[in-house]
Amino acid sequence: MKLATGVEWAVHCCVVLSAADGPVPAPRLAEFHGVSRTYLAKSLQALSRAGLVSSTEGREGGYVLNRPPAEITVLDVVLAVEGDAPAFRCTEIRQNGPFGAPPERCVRPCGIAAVMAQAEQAWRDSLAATTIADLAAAVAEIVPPDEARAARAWLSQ
Amino acid sequence: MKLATGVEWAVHCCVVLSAADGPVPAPRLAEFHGVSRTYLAKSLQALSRAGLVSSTEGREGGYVLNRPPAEITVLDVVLAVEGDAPAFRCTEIRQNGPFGAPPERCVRPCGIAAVMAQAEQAWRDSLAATTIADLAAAVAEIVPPDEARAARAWLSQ
DNA sequence: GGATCATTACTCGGATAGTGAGTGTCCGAGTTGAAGCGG
DNA sequence: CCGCTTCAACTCGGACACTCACTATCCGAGTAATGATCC
Repeated sequence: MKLATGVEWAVHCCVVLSAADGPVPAPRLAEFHGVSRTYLAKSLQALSRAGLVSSTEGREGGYVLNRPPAEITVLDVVLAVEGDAPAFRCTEIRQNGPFGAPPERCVRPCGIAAVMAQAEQAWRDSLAATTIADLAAAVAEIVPPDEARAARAWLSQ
Repeated sequence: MKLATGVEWAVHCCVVLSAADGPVPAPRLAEFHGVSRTYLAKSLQALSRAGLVSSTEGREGGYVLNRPPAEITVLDVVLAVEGDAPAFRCTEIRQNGPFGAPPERCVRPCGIAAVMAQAEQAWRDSLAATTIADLAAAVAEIVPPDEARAARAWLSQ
């Protein structure tokens, strides 16, 4: 079980976008974070496909958050990049082998699958409890105001 | 983010072992579940390495649970097979780029990493709330007693 | 008959190939802004 | 001086190689029960 690297980048980008004034192109976001330009574009495309950000083409184009930061949860970003497929997929091995359970006894989901699904739900609930606005506020408490202004200006240069 | 297939097999094996009378060899567990013999052995080795099961070699050998089923949580099995590495590893990209935060400002963990860690803790807590004994009890409610006896006998044949 | 010993078959364990998702990269289609030109 | 046209540069989006972990497999080392042998 491992989380994709692109998820971390995407969340950081959303936080930065929530503080930016206008559209920010992907190459600038990549340089801001010191990561690969081309691969970050892939994660941003996923965000765009999920409707979290909207993209404008041409000169002065870039990405903008589609909703207020307080209405975008971390879970939204994770699912957009990772996909919403459950981490655990029951293969119904209880129906295999010499003592396999007959299908009519398998109307209720496998107990193991139920436990896994419940745990994943807890994980999602926890991620959904934090929004991009919360993360941005935490960053704002640490970064000095003048530096934040300089960063905003650099993003809009 | 995807959970390994071997995890599902390992949990099923633990439930079966909790109901077995004596040691059960890996090939029999594989046939019981209708899965690959050789690959299941790999997951069982992981369980053995983690100390959840103990193995006896030679004829009439096999695997036995090392602790009472009520003292083995699903989380124990998952961590034994998957490893206890956290799903999210912060790469500290906040220190990169033209506006990278200086190290002295990074004594506290990144807010994003904190959210991810908290979510993973919720996931682990949920998995730790269920034991192998709970799963076995749920199975016992569905399977008829005579069939359970037959399965136990087949495991000890 | 009982104990000892060699045999044998069975077990686990780690070392060895194959595959799919994630990682990283590239170039083309489309759009916007600005500059140049004409009226 | 104003509007139109052309241009150019910049943007995103999808299509193309590469790497690593998971999947699947094999064979060797070690052990315990079994059977034969000897006292």
